[in-house]
Amino acid sequence: MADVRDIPTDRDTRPPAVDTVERIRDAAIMRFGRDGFGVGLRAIAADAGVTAGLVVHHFGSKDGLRRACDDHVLAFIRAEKTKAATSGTASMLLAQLAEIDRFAPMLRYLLRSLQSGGTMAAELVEHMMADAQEYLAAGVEAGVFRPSRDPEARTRYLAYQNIGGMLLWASMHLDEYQEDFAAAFRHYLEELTLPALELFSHGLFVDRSMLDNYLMYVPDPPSDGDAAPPAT
Amino acid sequence: MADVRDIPTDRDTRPPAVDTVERIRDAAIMRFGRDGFGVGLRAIAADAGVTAGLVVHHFGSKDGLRRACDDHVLAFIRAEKTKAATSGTASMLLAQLAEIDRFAPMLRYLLRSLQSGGTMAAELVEHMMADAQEYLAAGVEAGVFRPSRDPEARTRYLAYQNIGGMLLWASMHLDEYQEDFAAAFRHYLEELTLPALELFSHGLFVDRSMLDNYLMYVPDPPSDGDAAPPAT
DNA sequence: GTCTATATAATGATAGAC
DNA sequence: GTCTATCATTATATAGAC
Repeated sequence: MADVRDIPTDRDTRPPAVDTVERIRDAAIMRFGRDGFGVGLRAIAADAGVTAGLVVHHFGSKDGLRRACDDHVLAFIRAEKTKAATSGTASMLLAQLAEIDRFAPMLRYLLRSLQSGGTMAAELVEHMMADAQEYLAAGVEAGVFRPSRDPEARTRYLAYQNIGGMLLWASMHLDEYQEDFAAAFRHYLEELTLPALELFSHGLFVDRSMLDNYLMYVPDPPSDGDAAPPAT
Repeated sequence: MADVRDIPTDRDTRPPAVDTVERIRDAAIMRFGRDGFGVGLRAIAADAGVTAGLVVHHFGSKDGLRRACDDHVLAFIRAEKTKAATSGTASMLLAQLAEIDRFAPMLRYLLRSLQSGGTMAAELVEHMMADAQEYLAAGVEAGVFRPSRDPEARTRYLAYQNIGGMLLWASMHLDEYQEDFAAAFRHYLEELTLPALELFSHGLFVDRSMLDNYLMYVPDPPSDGDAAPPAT
């Protein structure tokens, strides 16, 4: 007898009885994100309602499946980022996406992938870095961000700290929020917004003696003056 | 015939033909750190010059072995930290330790463990957090750090960003420096010291309108005024 | 304490029927 | 396209000889 999933009907407004390949891929994204990349093909196959053999048949190997997941999530993130006109922090975009329950599996997968540091992670971070560079440069131009002696280094620093901090927080606290991904992100942002704004507004040091001291011991930095006026 | 390793001699100034249990544990720390926790018991056993069965015999299970490694590395880090009178950033301590080649395996293991987010990771981060809290409070008292409206939140923010940033950097770049762990850390610190000092000295924003705007929308913060004088 | 041999389970992947 | 059946490998863990 034919499986009911294979019969598209007019009432089916959901992703119209998605193709089996996509169903497997989505199941893999969910499993990988929830249980890590050590999970077996059989578990993924069962979630998708198929057998392990079929997974290999379609994706060649477990690694092929993983690549397919990477590609899909990466494409998704990029698409969503272009949609979100409000250029902001990477964390802000992710928090925004986390509000949509349907996206949670992909965000879980994304975090898991960043943790594992594969090819996708590198590509994604590099991509975020380029965006941040542009974002910061525009802010400097507009007079809201201070100039830096080494803008590229600053971008890298901020990006690594920002993404890494979120990642570490997630890897330690995400289990507490079993399914409510959005709540986790909200909590994360609520907790850290004040100190972030303080640091970004005042810095941490009372004076700039540490910086001046450092500048005396390093050769001439790439470019840019330090003509920014002191904060009021 | 007796294994030469079992015969301690006067010429043996190395860790004196270490006990088998310790040898297995050290091999595990190295393997886990280099290849991740998915590595098999056989590989570890081979490195230690024993069989897989003996590993289980001594540690009960793979998880028991992992716990033993956790305990040993954690104890090591704590001991070294108390030795290092110069209280500084967590990254600074690690960079300092990385200069000693003998410690590289344990640092690799540490990073791997933080990535995986187990119990040890949580305990270690919490520990670092408490230190940072003390460090920051002392700095505020001494007048070198600005006060914060929410010192605990600031500590958590800085700790997560700091550790997480280093972790992300490591997970993406560490492969490039195959064996030279110290060089990797040096490079990391060299690259990020300037932007860090800039941020800590000036902040990122030209003015504090973002902060003020935020403060208008949140209820009254925990404590502490904002009486810090402007930089310069 | 240490080894050999083995039990048992799960893995990724293949072959071939339908 | 999909499944069943199976292979070869590897995993952790156990049992018992020495």
